[in-house]
Amino acid sequence: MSLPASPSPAVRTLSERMAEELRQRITRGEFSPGQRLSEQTLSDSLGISRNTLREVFRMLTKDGLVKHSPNRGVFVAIPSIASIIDIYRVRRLMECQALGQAYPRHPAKKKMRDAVETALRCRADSDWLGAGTANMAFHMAIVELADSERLNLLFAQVLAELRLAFGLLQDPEFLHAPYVDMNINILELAESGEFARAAAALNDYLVHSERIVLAVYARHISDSGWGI
Amino acid sequence: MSLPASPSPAVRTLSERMAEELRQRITRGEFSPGQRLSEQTLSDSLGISRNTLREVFRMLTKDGLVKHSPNRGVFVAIPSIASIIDIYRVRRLMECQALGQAYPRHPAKKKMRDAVETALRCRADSDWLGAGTANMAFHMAIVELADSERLNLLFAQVLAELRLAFGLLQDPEFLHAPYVDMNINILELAESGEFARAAAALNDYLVHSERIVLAVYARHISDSGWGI
DNA sequence: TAGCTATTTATTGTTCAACAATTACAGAAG
DNA sequence: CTTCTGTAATTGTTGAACAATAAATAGCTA
Repeated sequence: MSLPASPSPAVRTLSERMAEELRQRITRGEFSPGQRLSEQTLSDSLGISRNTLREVFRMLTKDGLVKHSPNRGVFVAIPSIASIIDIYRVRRLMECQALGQAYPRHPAKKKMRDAVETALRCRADSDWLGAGTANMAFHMAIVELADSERLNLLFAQVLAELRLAFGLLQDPEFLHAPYVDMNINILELAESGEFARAAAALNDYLVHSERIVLAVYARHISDSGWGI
Repeated sequence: MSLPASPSPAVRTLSERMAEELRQRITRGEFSPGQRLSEQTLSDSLGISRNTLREVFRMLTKDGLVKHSPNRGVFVAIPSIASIIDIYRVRRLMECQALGQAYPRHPAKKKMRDAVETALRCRADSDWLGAGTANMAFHMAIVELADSERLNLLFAQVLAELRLAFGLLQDPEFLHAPYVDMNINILELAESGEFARAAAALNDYLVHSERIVLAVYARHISDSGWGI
């Protein structure tokens, strides 16, 4: 659904830029989950007005990165166990389906390859943050195989939420290192046209990853603060 | 005294209520697609301030019901051929997968049954608008089989967009009548536990429906106004 | 007339200040 | 310790203002 015809992302309004700014800072973990984002404080700190900030809040709320509680304010979302399970359910559904029904010469494959190479480089440098980012890019590329703009958008949202959860977890090496090789395996299967087996491998990946994340998560939150 | 109800859907802010109001009016077709929604005019007409309306716009933009063009305003989305194709792609992926992997005694099945019964009643009364609504409910229920809050949300968005497209199409009988029976068939297969066959039938349904919608659509827009 | 440029006009983007409504907080009373 | 109550702080919402941008108009030139 588009207007006359101009996909003009060239011009960007202040609120949109600020939304992007906050989006990044939240997924980077610069705010602790559950933390209240005061309109007064944040607008001052960002150098924008309260009204503009409220517009930003409405966008981020739809992204699932913050939660709006009427008359109480907006809070950085707390990824719960339930939401992680939910997210992985969505991932299995979207990713496996997209990969399983892909057609051989799809351009997104190049993105998958690039992401894997980046991940390898990051691993060699022990740059686990970069490895995590590359991993995200890899799975985003998988979804792009389905050739659906909306699906891409929806999946990007889900990934941003998951990233928020990852931000809470220490030990990024333990969290990302094992998956570089699994991604390589998936990629090779896909490149040789065995999409069904690739999808199966991807499913294994997701089941495995979910289990690890939940385990680390359960331990982590039982230790520090905000229960559940 | 009762505990503070968990996520308060009880209290709703003015902007949220107005967003819901506009959402309905748009999907009802009270605004023509591509129409500009003037801040001045609309805020006066709704009896709210411009700032509040702008917050509403930001929410609706994320829903895909309106499109925001910086410095030019927000416009009611124009469902293009491409977007319809895209939407059906998402539907096939989500719905078929959800139905295919459902477990037998899922509560959402009751919703499916209710929706079918409502559709039958509407068809008997030649209430094709109601039949369309019931049809949407049926497919929403299918997605709920996957037990994912996020998936439900995402799918609801997509359905709202599709509804916007339907609003443009005349002849709702032609558009909805044939599908009541197909839904019955899908439901029966699901109730007898043959999820794989049900999913296949659902896929046929979607392919068929997409074809019809696109055909009607292509003819309709080539006639009246706003090309593409 | 057609086409281009400059100017005017309308609309959106953003800010500010204010007030109402609601919630959170702290202290007093039981 | 609990409950109530009043106060302070925060959000919800408004109106007006001005800057920035796009649309519409008028004027000029060929």
